Amino acid sequence: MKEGPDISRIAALIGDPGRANILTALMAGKALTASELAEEAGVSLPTASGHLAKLADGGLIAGDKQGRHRYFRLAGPEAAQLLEALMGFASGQGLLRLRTGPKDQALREARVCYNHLAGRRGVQMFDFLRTSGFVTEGETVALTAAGAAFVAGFGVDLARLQLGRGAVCLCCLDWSERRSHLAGSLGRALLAAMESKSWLKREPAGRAVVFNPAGVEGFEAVFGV
Amino acid sequence: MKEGPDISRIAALIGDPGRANILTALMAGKALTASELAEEAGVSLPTASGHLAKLADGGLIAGDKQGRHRYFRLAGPEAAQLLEALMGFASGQGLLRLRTGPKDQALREARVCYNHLAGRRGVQMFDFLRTSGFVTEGETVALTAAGAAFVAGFGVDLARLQLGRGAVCLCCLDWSERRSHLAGSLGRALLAAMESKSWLKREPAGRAVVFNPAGVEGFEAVFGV
DNA sequence: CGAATGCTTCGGCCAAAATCAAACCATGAA
DNA sequence: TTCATGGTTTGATTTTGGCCGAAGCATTCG
Repeated sequence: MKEGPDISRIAALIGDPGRANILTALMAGKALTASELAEEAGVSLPTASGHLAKLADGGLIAGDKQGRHRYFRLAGPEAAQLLEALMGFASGQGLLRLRTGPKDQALREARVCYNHLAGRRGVQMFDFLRTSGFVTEGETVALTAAGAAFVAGFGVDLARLQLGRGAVCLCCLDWSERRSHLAGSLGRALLAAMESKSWLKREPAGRAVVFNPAGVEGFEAVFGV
Repeated sequence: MKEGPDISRIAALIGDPGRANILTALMAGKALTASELAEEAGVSLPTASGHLAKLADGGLIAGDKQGRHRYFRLAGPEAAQLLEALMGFASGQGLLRLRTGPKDQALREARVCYNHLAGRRGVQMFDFLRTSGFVTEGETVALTAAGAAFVAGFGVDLARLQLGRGAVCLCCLDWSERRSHLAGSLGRALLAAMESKSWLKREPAGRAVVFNPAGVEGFEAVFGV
């Protein structure tokens, strides 16, 4: 009895609605201040502050103090992956939030997941990279030589990514599509490239991403079948 | 705000130590009675009964009534995968159970994960299947023709598996190795085949699996580099 | 230097939920 | 049938933990 890692602590951490809201908000990848997160979670500032301390203590989020603000973000890709896994299970159980509106549809189409592209578009892009032989197919994802050339042509400074601390390529299970999409610093860079091409814009609040007509055209031209 | 699936409910479900213990016990794949689970969770029978009802309601476990017993098991591979994901994160945070003894070592070496082989041995087997071209390398795992012949030679009745309801091949992220191993009905069948070859035996209580000398030899001969 | 803003800490309040004893069903055995 | 066993339900108790107001730091601005 009582074998393996103790899962109840982190699960309990995520199990509070307020904290879950905070985490979901942080999935957008942007760093948010304590006040913003309090608003997001629908809770008073002191309460949110307590939650944030607990989440940080549990290794789910991290906070950087800057001036008189404190910016919180997810602790890392592992935390994001765990949250997506939970969302996947919950959505499989039909435990969607009540009153799923058009916003939910937009999320399934394209959204940001810890700063990389997720949803139908994200999976489509990952599929394209795989079938084109731009990333390896195996257990560990990696760029091929052809893939390096491709992303360079797309406007990604690969050498810079490889200097960074985190992994360049990671798989992340998509909760709405139930397939993987590309995470890691390359995933972030590709999303950034699309933003600088003005293909899409992020919803000011939330994770949704909307492609404009030119963006759809460009995306299909590059990543379409 | 408040987008995506509501993760707090299932997380809260797993977040209670008693329920977490129950789930961890069920990861061994065996169906257990309510009394056994109460014992395992260190809680009285009525309490456990309440927990079990909640877990079943949340879609994490399922129970079959047989005579005057009621046997509980994990609801399915998705639930098992979610729990392994949580364990992976927890173990990364150093949130192992206090007092990790030799038992923990045994778990990392080989254990059962919802009835298929996990731990170092499980990952080794999966790696072998992949590098030998017996399963496809892509997003969705599947047996190749050569793979079908291989597992048939190992004593697996493949046609029978394909009749079953669940998927034949699934990836499952291993919390100790941080790599995938093979789940699905084929994973179960392979473990069963090894048991019938008397390569290993399950610890009577818990998830650990121990290979005997002949088992190690046979395993290395088949799945070794 | 105040004054204002952002956040954390402290205190007490309250509701949700875990817990178990005891009573209650249902099944199987004598 | 009567007894025994496994499980659930009920009810009362207790604990946990979220919650906010008020006060306390820290930083920045006027």
